[in-house]
Amino acid sequence: MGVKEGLLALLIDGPRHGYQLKIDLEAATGDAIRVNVGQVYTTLQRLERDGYVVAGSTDSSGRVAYHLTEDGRTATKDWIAKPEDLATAGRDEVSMKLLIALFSDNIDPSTVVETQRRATMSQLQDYAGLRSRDESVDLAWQLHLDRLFFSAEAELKWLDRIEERLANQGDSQEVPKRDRTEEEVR
Amino acid sequence: MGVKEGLLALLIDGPRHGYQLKIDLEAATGDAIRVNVGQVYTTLQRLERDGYVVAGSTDSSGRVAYHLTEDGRTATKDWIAKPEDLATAGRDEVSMKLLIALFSDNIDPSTVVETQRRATMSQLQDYAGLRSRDESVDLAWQLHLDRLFFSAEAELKWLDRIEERLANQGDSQEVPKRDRTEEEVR
DNA sequence: ACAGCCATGTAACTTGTTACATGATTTT
DNA sequence: AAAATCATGTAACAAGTTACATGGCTGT
Repeated sequence: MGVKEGLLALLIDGPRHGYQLKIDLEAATGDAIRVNVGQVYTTLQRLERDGYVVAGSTDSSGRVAYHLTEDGRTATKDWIAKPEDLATAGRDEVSMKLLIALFSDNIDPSTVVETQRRATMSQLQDYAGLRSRDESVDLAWQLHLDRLFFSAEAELKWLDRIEERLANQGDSQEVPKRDRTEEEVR
Repeated sequence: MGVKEGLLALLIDGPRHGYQLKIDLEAATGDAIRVNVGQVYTTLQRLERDGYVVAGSTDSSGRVAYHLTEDGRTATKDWIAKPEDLATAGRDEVSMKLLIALFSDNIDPSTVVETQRRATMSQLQDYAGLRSRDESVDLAWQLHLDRLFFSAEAELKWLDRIEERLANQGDSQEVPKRDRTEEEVR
């Protein structure tokens, strides 16, 4: 996803070896992001090739600490300072599936909407349950849950909107719109 | 992204050649998804290799129509019928950046939140403007805008929540820090 | 002794993506 | 005639991912 950037960002706190980076990345994201260790090493090699990190010498226990170069430090700070563009987020599987369903003559969009709605509703309730239960749990995990919760909420709103637009197109009958709020699920 | 699935889904409506698939994919998504034509051809080759499509014979004007195999049709219907899991959506650049900022000793999360909030706010307003202006525009584009709008809204809610949580824990307790010794890093 | 974690790495593969080359047909 | 669009394809690389191989260290 952005393993490259993630590793660079972690290295701002100081040099670390590959395995530690994996541990830290998972700790930082409350286990929300799991990476295969192998990927960390290949990514580090690529970062070294590109001049963002350099490997220190191997220590007594065979560990190799990587640290940022000046280029790497600059690039990382730039990455952190630059806000992410949301527009790329519109390219997700759900949107694509729905939009193609609407375009197609052989796929029923309503069915897709309903299936997706049911799945997302169910996930939303799972997240809501976890959020209210695990109050004591670590911050990263809580925030990750919040993120998922709000995303699920937004997706449901969108699915509702699709049905509205479909209904307004299909016949002239007015459809009562529902406002799904946070309270409804809790 | 899901170009593979997108092409397969389009082919359910009947065989088409590569260039047409590119046109249709962009039409279906209201130009929200732009693909390099080259990618369509490589993807089609890979789909043929995997037995999901077969290339028909080249016609008089050099066009090659691809059509679904039985396997391809089955796989595509499965893809359409299967709801997408939201959990993978949590792996985005914004979340990663924020969570790492919170974990790090050298990145100020508040700054990241503020920067991102400003950018997302601005995008949200752009979307809102486009949504109210382009009433007559095609459905796919409207829905895409809706999607972006709701996503931006959700992201803002999340950023607010982060600040809340940061404020609530700011005075009471300090974040436990990893014990990284000099030798460990060499 | 042996199970399990620590730690590094390679091979092989997939998808996404761009740049480029080539030529036919259509529009201006 | 020139420009734009239609249409196909290749080369090359970036990034994600898994499976596998190897060996050291630690606790029971």
